[in-house]
Amino acid sequence: MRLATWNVNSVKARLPRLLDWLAGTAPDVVCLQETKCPDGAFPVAEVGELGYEVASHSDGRWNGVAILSRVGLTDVTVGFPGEPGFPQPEARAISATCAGVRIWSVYVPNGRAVDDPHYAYKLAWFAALRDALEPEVAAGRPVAVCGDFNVAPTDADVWDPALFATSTHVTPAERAALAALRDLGLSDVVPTPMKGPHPYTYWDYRAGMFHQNKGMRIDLVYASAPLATTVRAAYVDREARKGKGPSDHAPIVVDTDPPAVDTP
DNA sequence: ATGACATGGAAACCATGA
Repeated sequence: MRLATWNVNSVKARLPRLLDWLAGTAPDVVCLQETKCPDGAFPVAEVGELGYEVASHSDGRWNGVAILSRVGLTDVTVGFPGEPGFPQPEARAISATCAGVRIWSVYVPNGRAVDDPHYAYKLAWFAALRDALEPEVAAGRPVAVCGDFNVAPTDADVWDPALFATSTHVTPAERAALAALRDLGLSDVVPTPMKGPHPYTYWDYRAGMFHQNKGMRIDLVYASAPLATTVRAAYVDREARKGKGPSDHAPIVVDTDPPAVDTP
């Protein structure tokens, strides 16, 4: 199975690039974030022509997550039990079963600033996600939690840790939230950077940050043991961040061989 | 660097992003 995750920063604005990328990369399952796509406006027909089914969860103007699959897409769940809101739950999580793997596409709240209510929301959201994942992982299922986690796991995942010393994305509490997910039995599938030493997945649009490779690794793939043990390769597709009109995030592509499932 | 871009919806600016 070729599994990918990509914060596209508007599926509508990115559609030509998304379609080219799907055709060239040929992933079996794709988790998208920040689709920013109103309900009913997802380009289902366009990706359908490439053989993908779609499950999407929309918010209107902000957020938005989706799963594309060409290997089956069943048992779709939007959000999760106990999901916190701001104040109402937002379109930040969707899960489905694809070829026997439980796939999650998540867009973790940004947090904005450490003293902002949005930061407490972020931590609460992480805690509720952990509780929702616990039974699936404990049951020994192949699970992949993919998306924009809005946390850099280590200082090596930030181009200049000193600049972020008082910011979100690097605080001990946010990193502890990631650790709590790993403690369930999820492994961080660290991708190959393809260029430079750091597998960054996000570069600010401004000030030539991508050109200077001043980025962050905040998009992650967390895999349960039955899946993680079969990972053959993973990479950051930084080519997709180049050129005119890119997202500010690059996709992560993971090649894995999940356990075979009995087909009914 | 309290900036820089980019997006969508509303309105010819603003909230949001990280």
